[in-house]
Amino acid sequence: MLRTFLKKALLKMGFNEKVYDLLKKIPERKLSTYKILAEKLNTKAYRAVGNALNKNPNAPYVPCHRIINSNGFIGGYAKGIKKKIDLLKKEGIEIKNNKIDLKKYLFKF
DNA sequence: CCGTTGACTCTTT
DNA sequence: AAAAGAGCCAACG
Repeated sequence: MLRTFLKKALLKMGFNEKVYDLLKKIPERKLSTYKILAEKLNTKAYRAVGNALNKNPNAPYVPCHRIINSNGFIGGYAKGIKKKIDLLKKEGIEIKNNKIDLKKYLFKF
């Protein structure tokens, strides 16, 4: 189990790793978007970013709930969209009609 | 190995 | 303004 995880982590270390790394830099009360992450990775594969989070091998460790759509809507969450909203609210982020004020909370790397 | 799919976003009807 | 197309890339069958 642990072995499998380590093996994959050491062997892969590509696209996803970078995504998680960026994610970990986002402080509480802050947000970012799929777009920004992709651009940080020097790519336009916004989907691949979402895909990486969906698999989310580091679930509790990486704050993947702090990533939302570029239009300010929530997007999705592997464990349920409600859970995502709860977590965000808990961090002090206000959500109206499943939408977030990006300008207010956006974290700039 | 090729085709599909998806927590996406931008551009063009 | 709303819908469809295009681009991009990892994961899965």
